[in-house]
Amino acid sequence: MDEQARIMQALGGVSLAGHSVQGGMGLQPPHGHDGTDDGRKQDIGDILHQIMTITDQSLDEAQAKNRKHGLNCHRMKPALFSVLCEIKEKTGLSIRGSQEEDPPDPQLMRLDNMLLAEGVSGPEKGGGSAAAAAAAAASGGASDNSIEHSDYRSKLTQIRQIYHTELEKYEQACNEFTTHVMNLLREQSRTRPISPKEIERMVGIIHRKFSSIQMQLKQSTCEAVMILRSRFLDARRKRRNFSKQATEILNEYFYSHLSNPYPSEEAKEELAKKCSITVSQVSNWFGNKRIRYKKNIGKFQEEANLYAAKTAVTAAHAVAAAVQNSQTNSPTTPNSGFQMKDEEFQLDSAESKNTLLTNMFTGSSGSFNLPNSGDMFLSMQSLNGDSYQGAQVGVNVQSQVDTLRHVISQTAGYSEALGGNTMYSPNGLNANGGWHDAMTPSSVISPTEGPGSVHSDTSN
DNA sequence: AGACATGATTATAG
DNA sequence: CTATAATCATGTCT
Repeated sequence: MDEQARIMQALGGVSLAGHSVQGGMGLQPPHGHDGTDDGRKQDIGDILHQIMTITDQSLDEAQAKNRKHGLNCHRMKPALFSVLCEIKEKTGLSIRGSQEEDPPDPQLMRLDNMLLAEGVSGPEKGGGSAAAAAAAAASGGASDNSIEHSDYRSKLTQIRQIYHTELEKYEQACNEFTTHVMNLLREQSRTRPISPKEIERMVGIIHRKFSSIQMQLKQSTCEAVMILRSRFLDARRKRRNFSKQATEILNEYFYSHLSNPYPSEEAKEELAKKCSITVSQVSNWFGNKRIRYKKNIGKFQEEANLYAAKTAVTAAHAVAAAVQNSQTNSPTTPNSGFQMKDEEFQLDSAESKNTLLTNMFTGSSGSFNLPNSGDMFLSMQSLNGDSYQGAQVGVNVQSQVDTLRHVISQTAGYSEALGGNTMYSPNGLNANGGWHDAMTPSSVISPTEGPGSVHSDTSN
């Protein structure tokens, strides 16, 4: 009982000094209490009173210092302190159950990662342009300096600025508060037992509180970025058609490499430069073109012819010369690779009656279903020019062999789509599929390929 | 307004 | 990674 009383008293004192007022006698004016007072009790009462007045007053007051000093020098102080220590030891459950290192919150990690990825929390990138570029690259590499782009950039910068200022503010506040609390605790440790561990723990609690606030900040920043990003993506989706010139260049390349329309990286770069679009746009374009061409070859016939002619005109002489050379030199032309391809196409086209060429073929019937393209090719050449001119190739083509070759390949390619059999038979597929499979450097290559050529890929 | 053209994105496969 | 195929969303033409 006696002990209990002492504890109560002690606790009351501590509470008053440190935090809230509690305990039975704490609030009572010491002097209102008389009766059974012995000297000790009065002393304690005095101390308590002093403590109370301290808590009631601002600590800044110079007076407070004196009082504290007085308190510390009080003759009862060491005794009280040791009692407090003792009690603390006995009741030492306060520190229990504090899992100091809670594992990093996965959600927080995610937020951090995202902020980092978006260039919000990472190192400041000069002017934000790098960040924007990174964002653009990440999202597909649209490097066009469109309005949306700069808009995105500025908004992102804005977000980043806000984020950083807020973060700094929080950090500062956290530090200030932490030091304040630590000072307070240290100060109090003179009056009551406070282990460094407790201080540490307190700091930990403070940090946790602040980090939860930070998390909110991060979360809202993430949201802002997400919104911005989605808006940007939407904007990006607002496509613009390429310029006519660009389309022309791309088409030219496509049709002049019809048998293997897979521009190398270098070629893509070159095309991109020529068209003032990005490499990925070039890739997109070719991807779309290939699939759409393959899907409906008929639709592209005209276009194909047109470009074939065009290319042919430009490359005609050189090609003609080359072809002639090769012919004269060796009957087994070096072009066989290409021939093979075309021939495959021819097979499909056999049914097509749409083009003059096909007619020609059909006329000569069996001649082209042979594997031996070389022959076919030769015969075609001889047939060439005249009969061909007025043909469906609406363009006034004066081209020679070349054009013919182009047209052959083209016709071959899409004829089946037009023909009676709308779909391209497996055969056709194979032929086209040949695109990819047949990638043989045979290079295929279409007609123009040889000499004229854009096919700078390998060479370059 | 509707159909078609076209650049971009997504899902999937090798 | 690249390629294809399907699909989306917009641009453009009628």
